[in-house]
Amino acid sequence: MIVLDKKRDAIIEGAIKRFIHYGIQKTTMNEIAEDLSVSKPSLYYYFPDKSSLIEGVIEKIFADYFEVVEKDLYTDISLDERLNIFIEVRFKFFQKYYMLHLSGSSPDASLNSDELKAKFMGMKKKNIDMHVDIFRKAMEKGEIAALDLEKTAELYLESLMGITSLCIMHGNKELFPSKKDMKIMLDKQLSLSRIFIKGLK
Amino acid sequence: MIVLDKKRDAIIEGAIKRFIHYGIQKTTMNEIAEDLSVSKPSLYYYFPDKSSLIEGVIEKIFADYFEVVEKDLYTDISLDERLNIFIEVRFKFFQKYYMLHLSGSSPDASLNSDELKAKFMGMKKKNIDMHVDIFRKAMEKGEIAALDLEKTAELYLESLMGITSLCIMHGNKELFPSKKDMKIMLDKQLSLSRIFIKGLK
DNA sequence: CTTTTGACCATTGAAACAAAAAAGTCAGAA
DNA sequence: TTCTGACTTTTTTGTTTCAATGGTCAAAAG
Repeated sequence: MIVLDKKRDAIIEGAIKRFIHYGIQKTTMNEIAEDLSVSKPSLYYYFPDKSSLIEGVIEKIFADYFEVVEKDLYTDISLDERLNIFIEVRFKFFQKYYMLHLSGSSPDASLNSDELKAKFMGMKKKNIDMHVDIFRKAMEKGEIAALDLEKTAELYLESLMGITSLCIMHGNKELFPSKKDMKIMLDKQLSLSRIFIKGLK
Repeated sequence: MIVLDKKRDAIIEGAIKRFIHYGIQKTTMNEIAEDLSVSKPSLYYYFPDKSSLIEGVIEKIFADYFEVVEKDLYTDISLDERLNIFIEVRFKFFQKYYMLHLSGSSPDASLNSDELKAKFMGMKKKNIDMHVDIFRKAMEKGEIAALDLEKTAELYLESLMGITSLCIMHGNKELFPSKKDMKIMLDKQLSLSRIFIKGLK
């Protein structure tokens, strides 16, 4: 069973490599198989279909994300600092996995099945919940005023995501946003976050 | 000359009626002509091409928008109140002209020519400038702290626009966002605006 | 019994082309 | 100066074709 999981993980990592470079739609199961020097049916032995593989990929990426952010979750820093760190972590993931289009509210067009959408929404929910906890602790510490935690956390994340969304749309000339646009986006998110948090005091 | 302008305006209004219902792309010059009981070459007598007509339409709509918001511009109300009014005015325009997709950072796909994009960006710039003025006055009154007006006004509008953008993407099931989603979007914008302005104090 | 494969099928998606519709033009009438 | 019917050119749309891709299966390998 452990070996089986290892192979599963190897396939997922191989898929991620392709996805990062060519995107989900432009990556074929054959290519993933060839990269790993196995036959296509082998892939289908571990994953019933392409959707399941994509699901595994999403799980992996979000697991990595949560691992990174939860590491800093219990350090004693100010709310502002903590959220700045989170914004920068998300920014790194955004850049790395840009071709998977996991950032917008609506995920990649490849995420067509209901299961995938549900998985994706589940991950987003977990992220909101984490921010609710962060805001709760900040509230208990008196860093921010009493408020509707759920609603506020959602609005906070959505406002940041909105900036990302506009950034992507704006630079619709190229396939990939320029480093410059990326930097501008990050700065805007940091500025907005600072103002937003100040507005909660 | 006045008669000529009158006909021009009539054509623009006829075009707007079609655009509101079917969108820019699905409206043909023939249909606009037929609605007005004139021939197509008559349209081309007043507008060299379809882009010019669209340009006229955009000018008209934004002229209406600025007329409405500038009316309240010199009343003596709080920054919060003023911005809430503006959000609701923009919301009404967003609903009314939804099919023209004039809301996002990137306008409708129909706005393909460089002139149209320039015109559209010019309108957006004027809106930012107006908000810069509003923020300046608020700053002079001591309603908000000293800050980079241009940058702040842009960030403010962009964060609101981001909410709109996500709202549109989210409800990609239907052609038109539901009244419910619209209401949620409006509420989010009002909440975000309140927090944002408080964060500027 | 678990894992892997070559050969196969069914569907999707892109390329090429034809048909339709739209944008845009022009000589000439009102 | 303003407008039109008839026309040309360009774009969009529909269709056919065919290769590429997702997915299956019986049988082999370990």
